[in-house]
Amino acid sequence: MYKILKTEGRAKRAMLETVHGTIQTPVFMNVGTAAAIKGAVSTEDLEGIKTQVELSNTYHLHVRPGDTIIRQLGGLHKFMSWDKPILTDSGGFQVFSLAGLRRIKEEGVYFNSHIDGRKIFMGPEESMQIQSNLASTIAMAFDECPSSVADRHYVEASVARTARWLERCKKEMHRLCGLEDTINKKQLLFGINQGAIYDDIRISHAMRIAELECDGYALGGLAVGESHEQMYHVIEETVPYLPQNKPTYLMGVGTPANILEAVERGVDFFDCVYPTRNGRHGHLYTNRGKINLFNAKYELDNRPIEEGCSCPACRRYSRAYIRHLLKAKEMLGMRLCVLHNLYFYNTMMEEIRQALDEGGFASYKKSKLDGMSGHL
RNA sequence: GGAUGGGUAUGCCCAGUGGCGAGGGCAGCGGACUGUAAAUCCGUUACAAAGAAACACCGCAGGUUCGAGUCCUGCCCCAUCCA
Repeated sequence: MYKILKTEGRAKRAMLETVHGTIQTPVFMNVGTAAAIKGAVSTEDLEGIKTQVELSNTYHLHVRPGDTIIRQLGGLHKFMSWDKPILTDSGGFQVFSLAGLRRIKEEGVYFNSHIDGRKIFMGPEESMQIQSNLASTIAMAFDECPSSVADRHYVEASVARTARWLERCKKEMHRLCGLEDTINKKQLLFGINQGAIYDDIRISHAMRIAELECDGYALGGLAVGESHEQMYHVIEETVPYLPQNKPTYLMGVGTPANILEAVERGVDFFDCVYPTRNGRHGHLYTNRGKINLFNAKYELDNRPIEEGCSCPACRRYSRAYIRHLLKAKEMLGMRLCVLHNLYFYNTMMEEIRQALDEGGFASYKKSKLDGMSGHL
C-alpha cells in the first residue's frame, strides 16, 4: 500500500508498505544485479549504509545460478540473507544492453546467453515466472527498452508491443500469486512506460498502461543517450499521465543532479549503477563534486574522501590510503569506494525526504546542486 | 683472462624472416561509464605535425647492401658459468 505523506509541487514524500517492510520514498535502490552489490559488499554492509531496497536482475539470475535453484533455496531473500525489500528488474533492459545477442518477436525475446551462448527465450510469462521463483518484493514488467535514437515508427510498434506484454505480465502474475506453492503471493508488479523521446508516444502509452492497475509505474528507456534536457522534458510531460496514487520509478537514473530534478518532477523510486560502478573505478561522490581517487593529486592527501562523512570508508581511512589500495588492485579499495558512494546516495535520499517533510525541498535542492557546482 | 646469453624509443619487461618512419605488455598520467556482458573500456607516454615538407644514436664505431634493428668486424656494458 502506497501512501503519500506530503507534497511540494509535484515532488512527493511517500511510503510503500510491502511484505518485506515499508519503503520510505523518495528512495534510491542499490543495484546488485547478480544478487550481490559488486565490489565485495555484503548484505551485512547494506545495513550500515542505509540501504532500503536491493535490486537484482531476472535475466542474470535466470542464467546463473538459475531461478529454480533460488526457488528451491527458499527465494532470493533467504538466498542472499536480506529480509528487506528487493526489486527485480525484468530482463527488459537486457533486451537493450545485450542488443547483439537477441532477437525480438511478439511472443518474447530470444537471447544467446552472454555466459555460454546457449539459447534462452524470455517473454512476459517467463519473466514473471522467474521473478515469482525469485520471490522478490517488487517485480518489473517485461518490456522492450528501445534505443534513444530509434525512429518514430519503430518506437510506436515497440511501445504497442510493450503494452501487450504488460497485459500478459499482469495476467501471469495474477495466476502465479494464486498458486499454493508460490513463495511471495503478494508480489507487486510495476508497469513500464516507454516511448523514447517522443512525448505523444510516451503519454498515450502511459494512459494505456495506467488502465491496467499496476502497483506502481516506471519510466524506462531514459538516460540511454538522450540529453539531460530531453530526459527532464520527457519526465515532466509523462509523469502526470502515470497514476500519481501509485509509486513512480525512474529506471536506471542517475546522477545526484538527475535524481534531484526527477524528484521535483514527481519521481519517487530510483536506481543506477553509477555509485557502484564509479566506486569500483575510483570515482567518488562528494558534496563538492566528484573526485577521481586515481589522480596523482591525492597521493599525499590525508583527508577522508569527504570531511564529516560517517560512511565506513570516511570514518577511518584517508584518500591517500584508498588511492593506494585502488592502484594496488586491493579489493578493499573498491569496496570502500562503493560503500562511500552508496552511503552518499542513500544519505542524499534521506536528506531529500527530510527536506520534503519540512517543506524545504526546493531550497535543499538548490543548495545541494550549488555545492556540487554542477559537476555531477 | 675464457665460454655462453643479452643490450629495442620515455621507467621496467619483451616481439621483431634485409623493406622499420620498429610492435606488444606492465608501470605512469588522464578520461569515459545512467533498469551492470564493466575490479571494465578508451586515450597518452621521442621530436615534429596533417605535409608525398622534415625527421630519430634499435649499446658504440665501422663494413656489406639499392636498402641494416636484422648480416659481417671491432669495441663497450650487463648476466651466468669457468679459471
